[in-house]
Amino acid sequence: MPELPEVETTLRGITPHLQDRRIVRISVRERRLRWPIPADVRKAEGQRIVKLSRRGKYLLLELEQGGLILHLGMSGSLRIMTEHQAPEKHDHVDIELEDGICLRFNDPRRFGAFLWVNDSFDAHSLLRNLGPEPLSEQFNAEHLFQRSRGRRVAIKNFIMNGHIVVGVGNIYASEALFMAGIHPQRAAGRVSLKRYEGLVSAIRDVLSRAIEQGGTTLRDFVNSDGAPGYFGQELLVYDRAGKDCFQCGATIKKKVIGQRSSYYCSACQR
DNA sequence: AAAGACACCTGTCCGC
DNA sequence: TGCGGACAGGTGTCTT
Repeated sequence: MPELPEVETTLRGITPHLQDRRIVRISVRERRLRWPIPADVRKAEGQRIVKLSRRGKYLLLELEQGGLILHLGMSGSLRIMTEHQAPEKHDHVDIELEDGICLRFNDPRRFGAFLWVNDSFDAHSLLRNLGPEPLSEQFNAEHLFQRSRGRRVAIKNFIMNGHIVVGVGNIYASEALFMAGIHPQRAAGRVSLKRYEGLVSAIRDVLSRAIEQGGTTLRDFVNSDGAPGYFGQELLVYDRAGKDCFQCGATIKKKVIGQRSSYYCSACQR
């Protein structure tokens, strides 16, 4: 479910409530997430949250000593509760803070993660080898061009690979490739530098606009206030199979590429 | 090293 | 109404 814009929306929503607050208690009701929640997470109890940030789709809570890594997987969400409410189905973890505030982690499919780190986040095996942030300077056409030389993987899989660039998931990959006029199955190594420039702009553009709209709610994404995102209204190809291309009027196609549904216009994308 | 398949899990929707 | 199957926004791990 959540791609970079949804994770960023969540981060912005929770930060004002968590920044500089002290964690009173961590209650784990279901530890079976993607990896079992380690007992270590209780080291967070009594500690102040010094800084909140995001790396790709990982949320990072830096504490006075150590920190927490959260990932929302396909179906996770975080809610801020300002008064006590009984936990509902799939409410797996509560981070209880001072002043009766609580951050509640809900994840029906349990592909998410809730992990403890002793040392720096950068050294963690999940984060160490990640590609650049798509909204940073380090993400540019030269980077994609260089990393793609000699590679025959489909360009869509290439830009969804977190070791190449983080944060681009299934929705925004289809959208950006349409905007850049590149067919999702084209070999990454056969995209010119010039076209990578267009793709970089498209990825930056679609992600920024989605963040402005609070992300995309297709089925069940909600932000930390429980509200949906509104970028779905601006999707050009995703989930539009059989409908007319907004650009040329041809029929939008759907095809499975790398085990994920991909949407594109075969007239506009080459 | 690269590419592809598979795994994890629950909920929803569609056709019969 | 029930049931089986396909599918869903992610990504680490294993096999070729």
